[in-house]
Amino acid sequence: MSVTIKDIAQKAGVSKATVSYVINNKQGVGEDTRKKVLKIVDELNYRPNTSARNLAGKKTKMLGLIIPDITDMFYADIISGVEYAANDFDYTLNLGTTHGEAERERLLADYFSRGQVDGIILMTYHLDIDYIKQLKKRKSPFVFIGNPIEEQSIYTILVDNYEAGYKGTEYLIKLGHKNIAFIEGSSESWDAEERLKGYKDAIQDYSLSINDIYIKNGEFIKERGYDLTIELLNLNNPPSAVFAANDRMAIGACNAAHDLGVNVPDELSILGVDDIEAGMHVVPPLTTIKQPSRQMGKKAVEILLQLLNDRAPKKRKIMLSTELVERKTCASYK
Amino acid sequence: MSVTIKDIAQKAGVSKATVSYVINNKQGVGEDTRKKVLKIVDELNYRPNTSARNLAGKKTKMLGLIIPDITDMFYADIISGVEYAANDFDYTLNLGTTHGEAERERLLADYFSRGQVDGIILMTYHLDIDYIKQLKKRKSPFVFIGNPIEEQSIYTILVDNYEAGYKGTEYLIKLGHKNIAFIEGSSESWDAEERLKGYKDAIQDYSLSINDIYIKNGEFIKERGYDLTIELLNLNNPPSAVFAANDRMAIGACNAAHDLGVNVPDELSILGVDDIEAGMHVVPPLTTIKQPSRQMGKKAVEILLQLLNDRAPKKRKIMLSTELVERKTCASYK
DNA sequence: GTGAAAGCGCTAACAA
DNA sequence: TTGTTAGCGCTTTCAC
Repeated sequence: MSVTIKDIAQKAGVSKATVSYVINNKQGVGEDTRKKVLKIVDELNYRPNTSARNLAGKKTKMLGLIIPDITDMFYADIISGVEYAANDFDYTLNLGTTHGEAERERLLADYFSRGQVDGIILMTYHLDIDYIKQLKKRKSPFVFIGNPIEEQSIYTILVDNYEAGYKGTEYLIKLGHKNIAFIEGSSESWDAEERLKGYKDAIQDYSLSINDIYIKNGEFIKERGYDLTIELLNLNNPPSAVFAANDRMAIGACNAAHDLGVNVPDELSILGVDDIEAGMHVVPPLTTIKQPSRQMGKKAVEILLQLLNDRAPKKRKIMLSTELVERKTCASYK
Repeated sequence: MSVTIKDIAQKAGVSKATVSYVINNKQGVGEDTRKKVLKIVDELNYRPNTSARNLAGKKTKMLGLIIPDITDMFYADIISGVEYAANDFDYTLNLGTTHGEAERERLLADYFSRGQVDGIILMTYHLDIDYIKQLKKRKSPFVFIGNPIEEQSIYTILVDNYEAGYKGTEYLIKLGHKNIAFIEGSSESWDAEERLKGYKDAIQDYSLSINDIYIKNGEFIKERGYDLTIELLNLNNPPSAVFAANDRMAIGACNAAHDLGVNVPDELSILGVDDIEAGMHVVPPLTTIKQPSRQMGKKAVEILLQLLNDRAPKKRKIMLSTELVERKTCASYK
């Protein structure tokens, strides 16, 4: 049996309450008593039991995080952001991965919301609005990341994907490109749709014309990026720039150009989105639009803690900006 | 206030104990009672409070994981392995990252070992033997990953880095190479040292001679891999193969060869270790030796659970093998 | 400034 | 088969 608060109290000749006050840094304890208690605590190497603390104090100092996959750098960065921020406020992380399975999303949400953690951050894709409304009735506050949920009362951290699409296209336009192809992700994904919208709006705002032949769906897959770029390059009037909605497809595009003997960036500019590590190692290194992943995690924690302290911000949909990372795959149109 | 076991008991007209038996699937409860209780549980949407459960049951159904950095794929894979395995046994993960800081390693180990979790998996580099011995006295069992600790009684999961070094070198030798350079990691790291030993032994076992000029220290950094390969290639008698102790250095080596106009793999074979994602995207894709990262995580969980059930295996140092992933950067010597 | 005591919600002997 | 009861270790009112 390990050392408990009772042992400390006895040995120090004080009550459990007093020990509790001391170890929780509450004021109103005499300096002498405090020192004495602290000394015994140290001697006996006492550590308060977390469960007992949680039960009595009705809090766990843990945040639950529901996320699809740790192994994907994008998510890993988010986790990292969450972890750092949580640590700053003395919270620890309880992690659950879903692998995109609806069942696991619910299981974990249920689990966390039974008081397992003080607050929950969710990156889920299958929880429906009814379930979410029901979640609201339980006591743990929660924040979504990347869920463009309509429901007014729900907090959610979003990336400004529209801006990303717009910004990237604008960058290419300013480089002098007129025929800019866009390889979108999956048309079912909100992110992908927004990026496409941004692309289209930029094209129009700069008085270029949208050419449907230049818009392809690559489903976020590298091989599709490759194949589609081959198609694009074999057009009678091939584009001088390809904007791919993620880095993997962009890398596929680079490979395609390489295999066709098309020089990147002199003959073809390529722009990706995400900033995965591989983009730095590829030759030439990939110019891309970086998602604010760590910041998303951080922001989610901040909101959650505000919620826990009844200081919830009024604004419930938080949009974060992306950032252009210039490397070597984009050049001026000649 | 949320629904408690008491509410269920009252509404169902049974005792708390009975409810407890039902929700914990213990046998010895009448079928009718069980059904009645389950019905009420469902109606009231009751979820047992985890803290109370932990406190009374003296277990948390959580495993603590102390790891340097989620953002590094190698660790991410380990976490993933741990997570999967833990899930299989209905355990959840409490994650703490250290960023290699000694202080955080202790903080987290202290935290977890106060009964916060049932068992701990540690990837630490600074906890000394005295501290670890002290840890043993607390109640939570623990397992190390990747810590070649001497102390006999400690469980630790190790990668057979010696074998990795040997196997890679042997592979190159069998391809006909005689002048094989080795870019080692940091000489302070056990992993790196073992790989180097494996390299040397293979060279000797195949009656080739060790040439110190071919052995360089690249500190696991890509740029160093690049620079050293340039040096190597400028030798009067350049090697026909470079074995780098990690993929980042190997990619650096590829870039160096490329910049010097040396064709990979025809004029220079390059072999890495790790199997990071970037290796697949690089042109030509990198041949490498894959660490069994997910398996390490899995194994650690298995041992921990055995420890929790007093079925600890006698063997305390578990060695896992690496695997050669053949891609396109190695070819026969011509 | 300090202590007594009442829980927090649950599990697990032990009784019935 | 079910209920009674005594904790688990801590926090927190409320008195002193």
